[in-house]
Amino acid sequence: MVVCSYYLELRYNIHLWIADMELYQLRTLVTVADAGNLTHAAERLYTSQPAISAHVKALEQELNVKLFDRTPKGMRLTAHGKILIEKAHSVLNAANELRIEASMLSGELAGAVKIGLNTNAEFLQLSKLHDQLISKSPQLKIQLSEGISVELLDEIRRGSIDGSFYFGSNSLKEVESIYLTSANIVVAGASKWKDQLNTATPADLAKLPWIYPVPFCPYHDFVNTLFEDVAEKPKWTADASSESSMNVLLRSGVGIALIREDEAQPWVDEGLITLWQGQSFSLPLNFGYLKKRKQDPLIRALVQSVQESFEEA
Amino acid sequence: MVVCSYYLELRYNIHLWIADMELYQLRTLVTVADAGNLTHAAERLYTSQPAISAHVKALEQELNVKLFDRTPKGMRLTAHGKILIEKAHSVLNAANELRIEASMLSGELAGAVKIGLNTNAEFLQLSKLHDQLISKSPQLKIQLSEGISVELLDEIRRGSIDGSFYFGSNSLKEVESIYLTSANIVVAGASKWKDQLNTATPADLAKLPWIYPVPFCPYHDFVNTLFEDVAEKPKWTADASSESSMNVLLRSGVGIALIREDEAQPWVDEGLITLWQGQSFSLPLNFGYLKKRKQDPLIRALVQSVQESFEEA
DNA sequence: GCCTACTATCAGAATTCCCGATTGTTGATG
DNA sequence: CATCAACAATCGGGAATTCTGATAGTAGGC
Repeated sequence: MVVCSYYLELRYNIHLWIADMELYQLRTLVTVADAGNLTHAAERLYTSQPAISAHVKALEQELNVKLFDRTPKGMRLTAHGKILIEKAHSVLNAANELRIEASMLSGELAGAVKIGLNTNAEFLQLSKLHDQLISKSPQLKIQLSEGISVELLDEIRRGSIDGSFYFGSNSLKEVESIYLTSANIVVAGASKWKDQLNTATPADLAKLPWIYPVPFCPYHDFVNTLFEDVAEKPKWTADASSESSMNVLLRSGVGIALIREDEAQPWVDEGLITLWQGQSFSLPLNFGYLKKRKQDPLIRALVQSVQESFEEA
Repeated sequence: MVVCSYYLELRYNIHLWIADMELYQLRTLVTVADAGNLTHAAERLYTSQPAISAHVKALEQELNVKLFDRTPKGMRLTAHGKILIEKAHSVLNAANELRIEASMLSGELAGAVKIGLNTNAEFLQLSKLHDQLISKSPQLKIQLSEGISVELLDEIRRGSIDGSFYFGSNSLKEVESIYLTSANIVVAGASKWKDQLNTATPADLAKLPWIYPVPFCPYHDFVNTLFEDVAEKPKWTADASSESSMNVLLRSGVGIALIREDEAQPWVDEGLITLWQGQSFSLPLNFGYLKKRKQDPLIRALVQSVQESFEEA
């Protein structure tokens, strides 16, 4: 903020202060509007809640417009805020176009690419992807973030990651995808259930203790399909909050669960777990990115590298 | 700048740093491109040359594009720079639209208005203008900057002032104007030339010592008109770098000069100077503003206030 | 060959920005 | 009705960035 003081031939002093709006404040504005409250917006922007609060306050003061109604439930856009947030989006879009144009001109990509991972790095050929990207764009920094497919897709929509692997299908029209491969999903349990699993029908399976898949995980659909015709649905014995914890529970004999065949195989070989032979499912692995960024050189390079890393494999 | 460090299941560390482009850097970029060198750009932006230099450098590093060629004459846009500066303009225009939208919504104008003055405050009804603006928009801060008409018009074009008074005609197609009044310009000299001035023809006048008007001042045209048919052009005895210094020279008897009749009158009454009766000129006073900002509430309020302050008078 | 106009760089100063802790508010819950 | 949880605003101290003034380096004009 700059404060100046002028004295002309007049009888009064004239003060002026310029507190120019900045892009980081606009980024905060749209994030708060999307997140609905300061706390979540702060998390998304990797900063603190007071910082976010200050950004919004500064913008409101400078524009002389109340942008949000403060409620105990969070921040709700005012009518004026809704209008101005459209303009804020225009500004940020224009800024993005500048970045895109710059990366087209520079030829070599710089900055950072944020990639979402929905499962273990080996399956996603991450090492190959890394090599691909670095060989093409040595300046490029790679940021990885782990999560489950549905959340990662939402992060793409919000623009907080550039692209992401995900399992299953995609319901977001803003997100475009390429198909990479399919994973074979099988039913597995610790070795102690070997006999039961060998001869089991779906109805038998339902009587065994099941490990509940990650919420919103595409595995759910398979479970539903499996027990479609079974009257007595399976009992859930444990919750798994992530894929890896699910696998730990599986190996330690807590219950039966769905697992990717390639992940299961080493443990089968070691005799730790056993597979049900009745049925398996095909789960597509895709890579998604924001449709409107299709021409963005960063996205093009990313998608191409992902594709190549899977063609190699 | 944020620096993060991630460690996944991979064998390598991944570092990321985000240094987000900001509007102040784009404002600098555009100003440097227009000014042609860092020094002048720094003056326009009321900051120092090293600061400007750092902005440009940071942008170039982040975008990974060389924007300017550094020459001993200044900064010359590269081909890439020319492309990107268009995008930068888009961003700044979008940001301006946000501001305009906000001031339409807030009803009450806030922030600052920068007004250019080409002559003394009394003649421009500045006191009335101030009262007009403050009564309509108490929050509004007023900044004044003095200069000569041509430079002020250029400042309007560049957007460094919102509007300005100016004498004479305007050759900039980007600038729209309203006509306010006309000043009567007369030839005057110190009292010691009283006898000569009373009976002088233009040819006689040319023989007297003249005070050179401010460069690019519309007064020049009047001098040219006056001595159009005179073979022997007048001798310039002194340079006046501003209107007020010209008047000082005039009163102290250094030479003959053009002066606004309303300014001259008090001194005539005091017997300090005398006027030539041969011819006088009509010099229009206008108020200019950027054509594309015609709908901007700030501009509308400003132009309306200027108009009203002159209707009152 | 000197002078001028220009940009880049540096270390220190000034400013801004951010963080953690705290308070106050509201709505939900037992 | 009291308690608790979720949220935003505020404050002081600390961290980070930005700005400044001085200086060095470079090329063109006289």
